Amino acid sequence: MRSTVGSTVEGHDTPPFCSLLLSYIGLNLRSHGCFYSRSNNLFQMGAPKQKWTPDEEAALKAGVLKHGPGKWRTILKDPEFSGVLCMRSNVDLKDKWRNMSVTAYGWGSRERARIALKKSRQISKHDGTPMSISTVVKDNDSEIVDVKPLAMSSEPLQITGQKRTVSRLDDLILEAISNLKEPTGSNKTAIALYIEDHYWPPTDCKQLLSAKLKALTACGRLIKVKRKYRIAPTSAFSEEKSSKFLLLEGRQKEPRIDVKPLSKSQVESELTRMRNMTAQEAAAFAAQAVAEAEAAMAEAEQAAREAEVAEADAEAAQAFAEAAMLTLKNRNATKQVAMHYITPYPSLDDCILTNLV
DNA sequence: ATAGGGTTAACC
DNA sequence: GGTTAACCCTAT
Repeated sequence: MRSTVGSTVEGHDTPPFCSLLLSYIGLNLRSHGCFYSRSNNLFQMGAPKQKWTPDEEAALKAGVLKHGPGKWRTILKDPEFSGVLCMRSNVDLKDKWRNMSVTAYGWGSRERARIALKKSRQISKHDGTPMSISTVVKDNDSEIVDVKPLAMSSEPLQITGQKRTVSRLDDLILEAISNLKEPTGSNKTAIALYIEDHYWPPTDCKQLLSAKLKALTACGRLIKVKRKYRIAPTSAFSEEKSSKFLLLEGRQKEPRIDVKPLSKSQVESELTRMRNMTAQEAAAFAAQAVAEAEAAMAEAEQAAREAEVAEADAEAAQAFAEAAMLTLKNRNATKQVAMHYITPYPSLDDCILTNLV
């Protein structure tokens, strides 16, 4: 609709917006300095391209965050964004989002595919046997096949309410680490930056992020080494709900013993390690555990309304810290205490190991 | 309504 | 002349 400003072809929705359009164009003139030199008359046939303003881009990002990519019409109708985006159609939103996804990666699938297509055309000119795009793309870069524009590849937000942000953040973190492709893993800042760049997260995202990183590490989906996180080799993207979460849900009803095969042995070795610690080491270890728990609790407190998982994780960390403290107080009772606190929750094994690294 | 390929205007 | 972003077209 916007592209037909002044057009006699599809100008049906023009009159009501005339004054608005004028002010909008004026805004563009100001914000972009020189405005499309080819067009001395803004209302001539072939309306000038309307560059997206930062406000519009922000609204689009926020809209995608809220409704998910692909819900262009919904975003457009949302009163929260309809004001800023009133000059854009749902197709405009889609195209812009595609462009943004492309530039966010430097090279997007579309662009690379186009390059590949150009090459294939050049090749076909020579040998007269044009290749399909997909074939060319595959041959040039196997990654391309699966590299849809990032935001498109993320699942539409199905879960309503505040839980949506939480469960989605899991995927974002994994995506971030995966796409950052740092050999030794990515630190929290890099992950936060990535998410911020691509998804325009809510302002409390960093707080949530800390808790979620901890939770993902605890459940074994991420491996933390020296403040850097990488995806665990066996971590399957599709395995959404970790056993930890289920166990945490069930633990209040009845403690469960059916843990991962290695869980008990890991705990045993850890307990042995604890028993063999010097008092100083144990104190430091306990202090660290307590600090971790407190940090997790503090983070969870702030994100509590939204991050149930984070809270559960904090509780788990707290439980472990308590176990550690009890260990210090009564070494002889260590095994019983730890078995009570730790055994039902296999993810704490990872927690222990992670905290000790 | 949406996705994705294609086209074109603006920019360098 | 190449690249990019906005826009167009069409299949689903």
